[in-house]
Amino acid sequence: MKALPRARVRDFAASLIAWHASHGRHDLPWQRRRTPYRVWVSEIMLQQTQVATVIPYYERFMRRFPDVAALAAAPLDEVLHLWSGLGYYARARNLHRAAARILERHGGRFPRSFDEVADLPGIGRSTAGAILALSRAERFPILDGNVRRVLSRHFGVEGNASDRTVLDSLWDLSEKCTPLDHVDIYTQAVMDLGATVCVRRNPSCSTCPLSATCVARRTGRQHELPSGKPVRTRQQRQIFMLAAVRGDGAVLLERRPESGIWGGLWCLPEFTSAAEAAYYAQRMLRGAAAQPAPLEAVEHAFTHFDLVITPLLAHCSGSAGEHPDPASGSADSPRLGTGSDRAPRRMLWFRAREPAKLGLPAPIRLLLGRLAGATPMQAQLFDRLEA
DNA sequence: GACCCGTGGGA
DNA sequence: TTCCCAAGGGT
Repeated sequence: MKALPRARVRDFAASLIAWHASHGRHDLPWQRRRTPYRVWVSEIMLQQTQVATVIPYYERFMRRFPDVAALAAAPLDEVLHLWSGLGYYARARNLHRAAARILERHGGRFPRSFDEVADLPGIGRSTAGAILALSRAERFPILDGNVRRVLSRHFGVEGNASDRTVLDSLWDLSEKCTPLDHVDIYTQAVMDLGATVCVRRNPSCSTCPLSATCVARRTGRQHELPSGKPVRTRQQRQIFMLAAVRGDGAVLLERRPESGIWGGLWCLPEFTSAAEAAYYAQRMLRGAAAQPAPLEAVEHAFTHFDLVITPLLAHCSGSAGEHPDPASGSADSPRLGTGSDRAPRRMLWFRAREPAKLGLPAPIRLLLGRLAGATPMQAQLFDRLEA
């Protein structure tokens, strides 16, 4: 890559900082009291997630876990409970783990050095840079989706960031463009520009403070940069879930393994066929019908595949406090879940009227709402994350 | 280095 | 409707 004229790099940051004063975002919840902890939590929630989606989750999370110590002391189930619906649940598990480590190894104080920050689980180069830049105005570059798009266009970087050499170029550009002074403002400014002006589709070049020096603008290639990722075909998966409902309305849930999809969250028992679900219901539950009744399917779209869940309703007569244990079955008892982990899983009876604080995948929350026969009002109550 | 990991919104 | 992808990181 050609060397960047120093003056041009200075102008880049100066223009953004000046623009930010009147056109940047100043009222986001994590911009009040920019402690490393508050910025950290916001950066993790914002990974691959839009600002508007994050805000209510962030407010709830901060009310419940105002500092590192509160987060570290909480049960993982409650952290996942407040994360339910945000997706990418490894972020929540890593956040919880990192909080515990900050208490153990750093005396409860958020670490100061870049290497210590980047060593925490769930924090990579970009997030570590963002935390230190935004909360302490230390000069570290970031490279999130906004910065990738702004830099790709402004400096005419061809190709996609999934390409290693392209990614290296963008990091190099980000490092060079990051100014010595006012790094906190600059970092917020470049993200704001990407989020509000240099957006993916139909960027607002006429209002952009960098349009005079933008390669994409000059060559009319705003819509071609950054280059798109190669498309991959989406697969569909069909699974069955047993909706075992007790006389008092409680529904049987099982905890998923830590790894894989929905790690650590609670689901209805999952099977690859209706026959396996029926076999399990007969064997493990008292008073279950021989043929559980199929309910309306729930379709759920992941990034990489579509999932079709067919719930199978089985009323049973299990009494309160009864916990069926799949591990106590014979060797040919049905295998639950999708992982190879055959260790016994914790199970519980979930009562929608007094919901336990635990993580529920979005489609399972929907399903449980249907099972509870929720009226719109009840559905609203059910949707609230607070018990 | 390729692949995995959620969800909701916008066009 | 369908497709893309958003303040990325872990394995």
